[in-house]
Amino acid sequence: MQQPKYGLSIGYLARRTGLAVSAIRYYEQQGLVKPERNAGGQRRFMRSDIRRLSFVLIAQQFGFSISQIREELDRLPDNRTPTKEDWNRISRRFREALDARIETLERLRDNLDGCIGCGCLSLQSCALYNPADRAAQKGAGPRYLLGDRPET
Amino acid sequence: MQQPKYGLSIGYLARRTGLAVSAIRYYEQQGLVKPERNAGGQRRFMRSDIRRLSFVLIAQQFGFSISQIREELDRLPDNRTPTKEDWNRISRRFREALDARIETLERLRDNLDGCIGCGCLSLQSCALYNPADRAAQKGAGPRYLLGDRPET
DNA sequence: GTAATTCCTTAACCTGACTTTAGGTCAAGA
DNA sequence: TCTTGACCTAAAGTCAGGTTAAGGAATTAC
Repeated sequence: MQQPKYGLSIGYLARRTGLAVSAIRYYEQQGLVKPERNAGGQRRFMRSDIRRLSFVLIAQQFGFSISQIREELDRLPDNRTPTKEDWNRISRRFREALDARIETLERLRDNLDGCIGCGCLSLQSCALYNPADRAAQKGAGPRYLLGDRPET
Repeated sequence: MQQPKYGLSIGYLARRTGLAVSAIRYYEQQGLVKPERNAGGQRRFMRSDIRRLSFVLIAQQFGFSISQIREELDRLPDNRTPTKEDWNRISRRFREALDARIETLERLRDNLDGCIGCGCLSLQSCALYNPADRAAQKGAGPRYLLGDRPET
């Protein structure tokens, strides 16, 4: 019923990871996985790609973008199946990024109570407006705050 | 140099909040502010709209979507300028949501170390795959995990 | 009173992260 | 062998959250 002789089919990976087939193809386009092709042109994945894709899912829950995830995955060895230690290295890097994100949110939260009710919301000097805090932004929010130009 | 006799112009609000004029118009479309119009058809805002818009900016930093923000703002009284207590009520609700979000991230983080290196990444039973944890998702990530259908 | 700003609307465009569609090919089972 | 399900590509569509453009009207500054 499944599993070709060599490598895993895209459908099998989809079932194993819970991803849509179309999503996996998209991730390949984005360089997150690099399956080979069989004689007929169909994708053939390695077992370790299940973990790669799982990692993608988890990293997304943490709020990382595809390109950030690609950067991390690019640190894995191309020539051999990643070892536990390879994954642990990535895990540590992620953990740091995550800790930073949590800290930012906590800092914002701690400013919230005093700030929303007070008049400072209208001031650029309010702690909640501090550019440092804006680092938390991931793409949402008005773009020109992030370095572009306002309307003429 | 500015400030019409009655109400505030959109440009003034833009300068006060740091938002682009186009963003403020977009927020009006989305129901986040409801300016009146003068005889010539130009928007006239109230002072309290500065705070409304500031709130939008902060809430976005916290990762809330426009429609979530609209829900909160809709709790403010329409008929009178919101009081400090009105804002504090919203602030408290936000703080709760924020605490929940931080907790989720922490829980995910605490699972990360043991999980990335182990084999469980390939299993639906892994703690990091738990549907409860998926609540953290805001729109990114494969859609059908959130209730739609996979490819035929 | 006129030029320079500012503002108006509508519509199109943009990015990220995918999904859907259309039209065909491959492969595994009866 | 034949049929059905799984797979292929390329292009277009979707949604959020805006920005940009085009063409015109209202204000403000001098």
